[in-house]
Amino acid sequence: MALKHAVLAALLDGEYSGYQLAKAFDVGVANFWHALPQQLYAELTRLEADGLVAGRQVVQETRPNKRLFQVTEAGLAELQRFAAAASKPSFIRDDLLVKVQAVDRIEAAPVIEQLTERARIADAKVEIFGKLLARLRGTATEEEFLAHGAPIGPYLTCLRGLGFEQETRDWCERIAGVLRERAAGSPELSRRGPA
Amino acid sequence: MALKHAVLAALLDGEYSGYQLAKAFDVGVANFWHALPQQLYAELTRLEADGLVAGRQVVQETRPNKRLFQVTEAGLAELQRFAAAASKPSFIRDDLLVKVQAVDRIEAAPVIEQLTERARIADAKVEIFGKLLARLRGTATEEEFLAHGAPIGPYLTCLRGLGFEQETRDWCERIAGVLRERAAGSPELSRRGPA
DNA sequence: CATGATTAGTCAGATTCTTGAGTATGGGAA
DNA sequence: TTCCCATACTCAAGAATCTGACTAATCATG
Repeated sequence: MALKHAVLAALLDGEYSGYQLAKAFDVGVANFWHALPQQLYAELTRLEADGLVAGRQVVQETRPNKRLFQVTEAGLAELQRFAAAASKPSFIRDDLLVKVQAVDRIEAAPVIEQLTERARIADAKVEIFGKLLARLRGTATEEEFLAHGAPIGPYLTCLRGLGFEQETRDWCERIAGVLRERAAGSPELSRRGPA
Repeated sequence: MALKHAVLAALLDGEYSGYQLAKAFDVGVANFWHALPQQLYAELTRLEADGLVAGRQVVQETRPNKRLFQVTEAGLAELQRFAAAASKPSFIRDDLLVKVQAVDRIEAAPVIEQLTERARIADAKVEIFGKLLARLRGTATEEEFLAHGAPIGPYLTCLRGLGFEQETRDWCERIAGVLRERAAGSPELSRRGPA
């Protein structure tokens, strides 16, 4: 049950509604976890029932009302416990890698296309993370911010996101290039592969 | 349902038993997917029922009998279909990142310890992937192998695994260093964080 | 002034993944 | 010779995640 702790960690940043969390956990800026809105609303309900977060109703004129949540003392204690316990190892689990693994025996063209597209997406995330990092550290240099800035947690996870997306982009571009070259060199590769 | 295709892709490499697959998908060398033995046995049963893989019983004297599986024509066609369809984006989902995200508000010491441990694990995987890559390309240089070697799929996914683990190792080491420095500079950080 | 996007959520159902236990045999170490 | 580890696999139950549909209001676009 780690989404629970991911939500708690995200809420340390300030008060958020389920909707706001959902956007952070969905689109690019989910730098340390990913979840769908339905999961988040359910999780927030559970967390509130357990007293780990406290929600308050905010009445809005022009928009539907919303509930803002913040972490309680009990929630912080729970996070503390979680952080002290051992972490599970993390694994890559990626459709695109499965396709690349099989590329000797299937048509390469759609795989190349998807690698190119994925590189584009990763590059867009690199930009987003770059800007987010700049915003987080304000006028300080990275060195200064890492030494003394606060909060540092979101900055550090964002650095990880940046590194991950850069790696993804570079690998996708390189592999797309390799597969294109090979297809050009021996077009029959794309159907049955070599002996 | 992508484990299905991950298993098909893994079986393109040759005939494997559930047990052998389980080891590949469990420990370090699962360079493109991860799954537990129970999942794999269940998946193989389903795949066989659907005619996407064919199993044959191998009677062994000194060990329990086993069933070796290979991909059928229908299985290859299914992989082909899968590869031509759009890929879902891949996301980071990592306990350790959640802890780092929260590091301003919780004790840093156990997080630093886990970062160090994770760096060690990642470094071990870097070594494993390095050796595996060398074995896969044999006497060829990387450039030669990428241009003409076969099978190329497993090599490419292994390259991704290598890059991922290197990134993981470097980030963990860097962040552990940063957090250690900060804890040394202002020890009270470890309890409540700065204003 | 219709159409679609955005905000703010909820509900049900299916699939996938994880946890934990259990079966059975043979080989090697203490 | 007892105990643990490796091989090879099975079953059940639960937790987590994903898919898809739905409500309902306001705002911007054409």
